[in-house]
Amino acid sequence: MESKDEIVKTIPRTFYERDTVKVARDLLGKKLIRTIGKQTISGIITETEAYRYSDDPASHAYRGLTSRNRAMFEQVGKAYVYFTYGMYFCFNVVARNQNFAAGAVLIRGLKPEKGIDIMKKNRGIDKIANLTNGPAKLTQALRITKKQYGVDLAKKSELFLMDGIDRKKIFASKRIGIKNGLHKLWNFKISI
DNA sequence: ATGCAGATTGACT
DNA sequence: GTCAATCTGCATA
Repeated sequence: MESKDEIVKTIPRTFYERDTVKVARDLLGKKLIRTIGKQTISGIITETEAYRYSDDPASHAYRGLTSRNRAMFEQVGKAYVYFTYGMYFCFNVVARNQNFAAGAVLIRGLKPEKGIDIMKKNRGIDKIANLTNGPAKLTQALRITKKQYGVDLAKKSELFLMDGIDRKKIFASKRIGIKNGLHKLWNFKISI
């Protein structure tokens, strides 16, 4: 029997084969793990946003398949990373049920757990509260770039997800930084 | 302390 | 042409 710390249980593929909105809610409290060589960086997911398909004008997949959003149409449980604002990356988890051809959950916030010193270095700042409290901040802290496009998060690798903590209250609100589809309350948060 | 303008780049319509 | 997140610096009260 391995020691308890060595047992890493990832989240099964079936978890991601459900309505994108449901997966977004259920991703709250899960752990995101990033391994770079011997180093491990991890955090608890505290904020997510669901982006669906042709019913969702704010989604990258709204107008169909392109080379950028390709991952949203491919296997669930993989990473969709895109470049934004000329200097940042955003990290999404592909998730959808049979009714949709595409869908992904944007991870907007984490609570830092392991590797906080590495995150500080990656971000060039010292204040823990500002390390991963934004979609482009967390990709910087975990060094997620286009290189991680399509990485399988359901398998233990350089980047994956596993079960985390019990969630208390979940707050639903409008999604941030978009112009269309604002009536949908598909932004989910927890406070830890 | 709070808040707002400016800068930055690539994908898509 | 439009649209995305974050940091910085400068103004305000």
